[in-house]
Amino acid sequence: MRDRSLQLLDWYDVHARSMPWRVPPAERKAGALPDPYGVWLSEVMLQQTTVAAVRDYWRKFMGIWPTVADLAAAEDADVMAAWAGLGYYARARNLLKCARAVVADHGGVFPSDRATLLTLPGIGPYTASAVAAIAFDAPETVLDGNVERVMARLYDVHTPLPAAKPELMALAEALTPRERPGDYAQAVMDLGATICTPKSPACGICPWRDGCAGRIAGTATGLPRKTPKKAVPVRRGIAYVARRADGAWLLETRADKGLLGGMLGFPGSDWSDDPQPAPPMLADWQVLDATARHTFTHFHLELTILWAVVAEDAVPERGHFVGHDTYSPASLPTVMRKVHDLVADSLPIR
DNA sequence: TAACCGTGGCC
DNA sequence: TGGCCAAGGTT
Repeated sequence: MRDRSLQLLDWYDVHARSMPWRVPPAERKAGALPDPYGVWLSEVMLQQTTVAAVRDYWRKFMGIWPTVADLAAAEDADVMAAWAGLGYYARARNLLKCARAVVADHGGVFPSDRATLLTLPGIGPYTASAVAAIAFDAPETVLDGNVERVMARLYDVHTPLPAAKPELMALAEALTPRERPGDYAQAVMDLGATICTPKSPACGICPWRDGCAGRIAGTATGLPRKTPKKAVPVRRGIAYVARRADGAWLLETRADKGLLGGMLGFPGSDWSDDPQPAPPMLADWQVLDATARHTFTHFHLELTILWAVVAEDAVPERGHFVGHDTYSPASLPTVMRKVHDLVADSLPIR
């Protein structure tokens, strides 16, 4: 078993992917470790999110808030705006909570042990192990989607996810070496991301091909098995886009919890089978001849757009006007940016 | 425990 | 083109 993990480390020494938050294996072997703050930030951003999508966001955040103390001192709205487009916005809210907890409860120094990391907001079983292993070289085992797939194939596990998680975790733990656990964690995930991929695994060039039970049995490509998901329903809603005569846009900060929590958006109705109109102010609302469509994790949304131009002294019942000079569609979640894009060209105001 | 929670790329 | 998928956490 030990030999098998060392084989993977040899492979990683040659094939490690380069990432801005990562310290290459040659430097880690010489004793260098990455900044725990940067590792934690990358791991939170990478939750259910591709490396390609994270790269630029990570650089942006590290540029604006280079230390955990800087992030802890940031304005909530600035962090939410910077996170806009990356999705799963509870991560951004928990990111701030976590940064402030590290400053308030841990002297601004990231804890190095898994158990303490687990007590922090937004850090669950995977992220706690990942930060401990990658930032501190602690002998922890990471179990993410990559590792689940690699283990299911390596040991030909047919139990469907998520029921198979404890079994896959036990297999992954048994394989974790005492030497270079941080590199090993990154190596298994790199293997899953580049060789042992979901659809067409490149078994021919896999460092673990010889002992892979799934490859030998011919079952690898179909693993891991997963319990079927249920179909996603369609919900509908109404979005109201009000422009003031001076060009200002009517926006609303959404409630802190739930879908798009804490994000900026256009006021609107509920999203349901039968949405009830809920205009944010009295105005001559016009129906836009275009529907905004967007798919969330668990439902499709079709948004009818109503727009209006209102006087400069108009006072909304909900939301607040944002001046044309400070308004930035990039700071909106994607569904709201779609609404913006559809309506922007049609309005009689620039 | 299972539902909730985004987005963009891929085939 | 639409379902699948990605370095999951919270409730």
